[in-house]
Parts: sequence; C-alpha cells; structure tokens
Amino acid sequence: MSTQIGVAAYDHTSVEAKWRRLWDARGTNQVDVETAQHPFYNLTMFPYPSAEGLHVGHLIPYAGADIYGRWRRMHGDTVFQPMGFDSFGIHSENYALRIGEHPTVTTARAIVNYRENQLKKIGSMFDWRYEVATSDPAYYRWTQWIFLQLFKAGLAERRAGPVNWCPSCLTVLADEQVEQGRCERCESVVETRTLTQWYLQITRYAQELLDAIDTLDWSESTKTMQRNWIGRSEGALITFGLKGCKQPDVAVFTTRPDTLFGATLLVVGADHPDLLDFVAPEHKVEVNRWLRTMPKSVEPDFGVGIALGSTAIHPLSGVELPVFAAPYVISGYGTGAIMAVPGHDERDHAFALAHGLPIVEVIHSDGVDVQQSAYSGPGVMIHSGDLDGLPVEEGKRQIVARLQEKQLGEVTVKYKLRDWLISRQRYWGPPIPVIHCGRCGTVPVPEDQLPVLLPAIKDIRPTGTGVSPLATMEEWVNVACPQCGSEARRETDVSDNFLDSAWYFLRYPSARQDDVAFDPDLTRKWLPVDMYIGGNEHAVRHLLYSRFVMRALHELGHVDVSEPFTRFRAHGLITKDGMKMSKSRGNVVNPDEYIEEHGADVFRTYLMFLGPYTEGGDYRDEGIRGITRFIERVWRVAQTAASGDVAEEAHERLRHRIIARVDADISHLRYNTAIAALMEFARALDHEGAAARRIDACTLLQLLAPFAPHVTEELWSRIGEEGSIHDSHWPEHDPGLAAAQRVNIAVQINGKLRASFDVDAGTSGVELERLALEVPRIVDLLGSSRPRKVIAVVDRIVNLVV
RNA sequence: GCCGGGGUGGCGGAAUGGUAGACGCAGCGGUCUCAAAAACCGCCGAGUGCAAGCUCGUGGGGGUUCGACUCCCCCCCCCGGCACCA
Repeated sequence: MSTQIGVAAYDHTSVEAKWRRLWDARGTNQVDVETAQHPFYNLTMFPYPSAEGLHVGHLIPYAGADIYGRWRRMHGDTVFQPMGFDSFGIHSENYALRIGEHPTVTTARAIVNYRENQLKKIGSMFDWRYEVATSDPAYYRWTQWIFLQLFKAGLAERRAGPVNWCPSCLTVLADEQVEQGRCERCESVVETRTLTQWYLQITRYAQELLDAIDTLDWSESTKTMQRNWIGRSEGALITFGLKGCKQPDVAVFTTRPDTLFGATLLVVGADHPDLLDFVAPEHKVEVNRWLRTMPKSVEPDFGVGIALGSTAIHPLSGVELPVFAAPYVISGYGTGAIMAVPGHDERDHAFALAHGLPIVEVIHSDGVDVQQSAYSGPGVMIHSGDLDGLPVEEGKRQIVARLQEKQLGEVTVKYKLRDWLISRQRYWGPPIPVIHCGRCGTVPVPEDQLPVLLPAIKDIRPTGTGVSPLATMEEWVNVACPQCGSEARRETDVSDNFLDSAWYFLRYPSARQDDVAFDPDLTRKWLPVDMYIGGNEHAVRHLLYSRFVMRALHELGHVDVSEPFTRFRAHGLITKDGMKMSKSRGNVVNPDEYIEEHGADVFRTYLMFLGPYTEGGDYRDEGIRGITRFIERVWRVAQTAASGDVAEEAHERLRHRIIARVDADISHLRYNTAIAALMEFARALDHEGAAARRIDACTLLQLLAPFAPHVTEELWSRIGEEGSIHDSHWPEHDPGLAAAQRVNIAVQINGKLRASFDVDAGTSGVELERLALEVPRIVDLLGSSRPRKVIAVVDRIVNLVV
C-alpha cells in the first residue's frame, strides 16, 4: 500500500532550480509597494557580508521569517520581505586589511557571494529589487542626511570626554563594545583616552524609550534586556559641604537616602575630570603619584583608594567625614561621587575594611551583623536620631524631606543609558557630514551636496593617533566653508556602523527612489514593521538605536509613528556540541553543503524541527534523514491520491483538525510542532494510498508550503492545480469540525490511573461518573467500597476518591 | 553578584492543573530481496511478574490539590544577558 510504482523519485536539485528560475521569471515574489492592499512588512535582520559566508546561525532567522511571511501571504496579505547588506563597518574593514585588499573590492565580492550563492538558494521570497547595501553611496547619502537632521535638532553634539580606546583596533569603542574591560572584537584590554567625539543624545529619550517598551509586542526577554540597559533608578541627590579643598561642596546620588546617617566617608571616582579640586593642597603630590601608579585591572578591587585630605560635612548631623578617591566609583554615572555607607553596601563595606574606617549600622534587622557583612535588605532605622524606628521606605521620604528644607537634597532619577558615541577613527564608514570652519564653527554640509563621498584611499590602515585615515587626504580635507567661504576642514571621522542599521527598515520600501531617504506615502503604508525576527544579540544596541532614531524622526515630523517594530521575536540560539557557533571555536556549520545534498526544503524544515523556534537547540546531523523521508512521503502521497473527493465526515474532521493545529502553531512560531502535525497527516494519507482524498493531499501541500516552498510548488503543478501554491488561499477550517467527536476518558482511583473508556465528546460529568462506575475493572477494584467523592471533568477524566 | 530562559527516555523534543514521553533520530524485530541497501510495518522509560497487572519515574527537597512536568517555597546544575551603575 505504501510503496507505489509509477512515481518517479524526488530529485530536489532539479526541482528547486526549476522553481527558482520560474519564480524569478514570473515575478512570483515581487511586491508592488505602492498598490498593496493588505501590506505586511516582514523583516529579518540583514547580514554583514563577511568572507566566511552565511552559516546556519543566519539561516534560522531567514527560514523562520520566510515561513511566517509565506503563511501571512496565504492568509491574503501582501508580504514585503526585503533583504540587504550591512556592509560598512570595522568587521568588513578588518577583513580587508587582513587579506590586503581594499574593502570596496572585498565587500562587493562578498555581497555577490551572499546573494547569488547563498541567499537565493534558501527558498526565501526576497524581493531583490529593494536590496540595500549600507556602503553604497546611494544609501549612505541618506545615513548622512539622517545625521544632519539629528544635528539640526540639537541631538548630535561634539564634546570631549573619556572614551574607550582599543590599542589593537586603534579606534574608539562605544561602551557597549567593551566586554569586561576588553575589546569585543580583539579582546585587548581597553584604555581610557580623552578625545573630542560626536555623541547622539539618546539619553534625552531615556524615559520615553523605557515607557514605550510596555506598548511593544516583543519577546519578553528582549524587553527585559532593554529595560535593564536603560537602567532607571530612583533616588536622591544629597549635597555635602567640603572643607580643605577647592571644591566648595559636592552632590552625591544614592538610592538609599535612608542610610544617610550610616555614611562614614565620601568617595569620588578616581577618573573624575575635576578630581584635583577635591584634594587638599598638601595631598596633591601624593594623589598625583597614586593616580599615575594606580594598577589598571579588569577585575574590580574595592580596596583600592586614597584619602584626599579634605573632609565632607554631613548635611544633617554636621559630622565631618573623610573624602577618598577610588576607581570603584565611576565618574560617568550619577554625579561621579558617592556617600559610602559601609554597613549597608557591600562595596563600601570592603572599602571601609581595607582602610580601617568605621562601619555603622543604621538599618536594623534581627540576626544581622553589619560588621561581618553589609546588609541591604529591609529593616528599621537606628542610630539616625529622631528617625529611629522608621521602616526603610518611610525613612527615605523623611530624610529627603528634611534635606529639601535645607536645600541640600532632592528626589531624582538616574539612568545607566549613556549617550551614543558615534565617532570612529576608521576608514570604512560614512564620513560624518560636517565642516569645521575657524569662523563659523561646526557647519553641516548642505543637504544638496550629499553624499560626502568616502574618498578612495589606498592605505586605509588606522593611524593610531586618534584621527581617521581620511585626515591624510589633504585635498579632500581642505574645503571652503559652505557658509562664509573661507578655508575650512572636513570632519574626518566616520560614523558608527550601528547608525547605518538604525534606519535601514525605513529605506527598503523606498529603495528604488533616489530623491528621498524614505517616501512619505510608502512609509505611511509600510511602517511600522509588522514582524521583525532576529537574534537577541541585537536586543539592546541595534533595536534601541533604531527606536531612538525613529522617535527622533517622528518628533521632527519625518515619520508618523514613533516605534519602528510593532512585533519582534527573538529566535533561539543554535549551538553546536553545546557551544555557541563561532569561527574561533571551529564549530561553524556551513549550510551550503547541506542544501546541496538534501535540498533547501529539507534543510529549512529540518532546522525548524530541531526544537522550539524561540528557544533554539543544538545542531546535529542525525535526524535530517527523518525530514527527507517525510518530504519523500509527501512526494508519493500527493501523486498517488485519488483524483476524486469524497465528502466523508471522519476524513473531513481530521483535515480540519490538522489545519487548526498547523495554523495556530505557525502563528506562535511553534514550527516544530506544526511539522509534527504534518508528519502525522502525511502518514495517515500514505496509509490510504490511492484511496486518499485529493482535497486531503491539497491541504497537506498547502500547509507544508511555507516550510518547503519548492517541492510543494512542484507537486501543486503536477496534480494539476492552477497558479502558484504560494498564491493559493490557506485552507479554512471550521472549529466545530476540528474538535474531536469521540474522546477517551481516564478513570482514576485516588489519582492513580486504573482504566479508560471512549465516549462522545461533551458527555456530561454525571454521565461520565455513571459510566466510570460500570467499567468492570473499576467495579473489581472498588469492591464493596463506595467512592467518598467523585471528580468528573468533561472530555478528560473521572477521579474516584475512596 | 543581579536579571532572563531552561533541566522530561539512549538522543532532539511533546504535554502549562486532568491518561507523561506526541513527532523525529538511534536501536531491536519483521516484510520485500539470491543477498544487501533503500523503502515500508511493528516494538521501544525503569523495575517486577507466566500473565492481567503492580510499583517507581519529568534536577534535589518540602508544600498546595481529588489530581502537579505544570502552581508555591528552599536548594543544585546548565545556557544567555548585564556587571564597581551607588
């Protein structure tokens, strides 16, 4: 019954090539962005084109997004699914430097390889007419335009500040490119330098960006990471008077004003820009020597610090406290200085111990000894004058109220979020479009002169002197000031790669227009993105920067909405042998050979079958055979199914139930269980052989089409259906028919399974109880005893308690 | 350390208060074959029993419930993120 003669073996190579060609020729995947009636913007993160090519880690989002997009399409939406290349940036530049070629050449080559050899073969319905590449002048012209809009709105600012400097990459790094004190790319220990840099003022939107997270339909994990990154904390600013130094007073930020009476010293960040103003004159030599010799360590050491000789005056008690400098206080957060409360903060506790400073308990909780270790939990105030006995929260309010009366304190909110440092002293990025004029200052390049083309320089190596290689091009650098015409110099830094990708979703619909960054009508039609699928490695930076840019553009009147991505789903991480795939570990799985051997349909479906889509899993080769068997079974089933349809209830019920399951599963990205349901259905049809109904075979193909677009298209045409299966309408299902009509009821005695029986769905509890008590085995087990209590759940169980 | 997500057969996983192990891989047995492969069919958590069955079983320990993989408390381990943020 199962082995059918007369159906030729399935040859994925010819079938997949054939449909790639036909879809292309027929424009099957082309979208008219202007006339679409039910636009659905289905976005997936674009790759940076590297020499290594795409690996399996990339295919997970592409396959997952394509399945979702095809499913929407079959539900009647016009699905816009563009693709492009994040082709600027240090990564591409470093690769070019390594092999000694120009990034223009290596990037162009990598893009062709990605597009032609890889992306076009995975079966995704990308509309390549809307491709973008961030290193293309036609694109970065508008990246520069965006920068200018931000600049003109006062959101871009050039200022001096401490920056992270990678001594190996010879460039400035943003805070988030530093991992545990090391460069995220080359792992060199990062140094601190002071440079004049461009910052985008994302911090102005900290609260808005935080609040709006609640309105987003995003993966919870992603939202949590954004909230943590923004890092709002409520506390108080408390001013301490100073004696014995230039600085008259200092404000500290604390989230625990209730512990004010436990403060036994003040600590100023060792890298505080005005540190010397806190030092008593007679201590300056010593402090300077200490600063020069202070060990730079990646691991925090709470013992390191030095007394500055000055004293601080407690704002309520008037007691004088010593002032210290220590690297454990960072100048970039809060006010760069803290009141140290050793009894109730671990770090302060360690510092006090190391320097023999008093530890005072001001929040009491039974069984706690703050001399042993700091206690930061709830309790009641002690050693705090007339505030003793108050609980922590009330204490906070009281202390702040008293400080407020004396104008020495106020409630405040601080964020961890920093401004976005976008200057890069590198070559491979968009030149920041401003001109420095001795008379006019910083002048934006007029918009009609964009793009500021990246000059063709042979030697693109970073200079290591804090300026970009662009500075060596005198004829490019020297220009007339656009305002006054006098001699001026171009900005020679390029902007951060993340600025390129912070707006690419706005560009796609308008990619074929070169007179605007994004066309207002098209943008209104397609934005915000309806579904965005990508990895959580971009949960913070890319997504937060994109939200910031969108919000700013909205405020400036360029776009109607303030959030770019309505829905975002993070796919899970696919590991290999339990480890993250990476080139350095040598465990990267290259998809090309699998697609060659098994076909794109099988490979896609297999990847989706590995485990829950949003949780990821471990990649292994075993098991791909199971998917091949499944696809071959579908191949056989579809072609041997009878040509006639029988309106027969049992079959129709099964068909409706499968549609309901697959539809719900895909909508929740539960691809693995959707595939399992399709396997069951295919097996059932296979067992019927030539008696299988045509409508069942058609349904099977349609439900499978998002996963395996080529083979289902081929079969759709072989069995004589009209048009593309991908333009066919997703089969409807009737929930009534989809529900089971007979159910199996479990009978438990004291919660232990003892028997079961079949019954019509919906049979009442009373009836179930009666039937359960008639089951012979139950009669035997109960003997003469009567159930004390009976729980009957319709369609589920009867539990007899004796 | 803090914040997420997890821990279920030999393996990947299913089941979010109601018959644990769907679906698949591997393994074992069978059909077909001269034979093998492929394909197809069946079995497949552990212990015990001739069997019907019984007992145990979802990281460990406690609890709630007629009933817990699922809810609550404590602990252990793995993965991801953040990490001197006061």
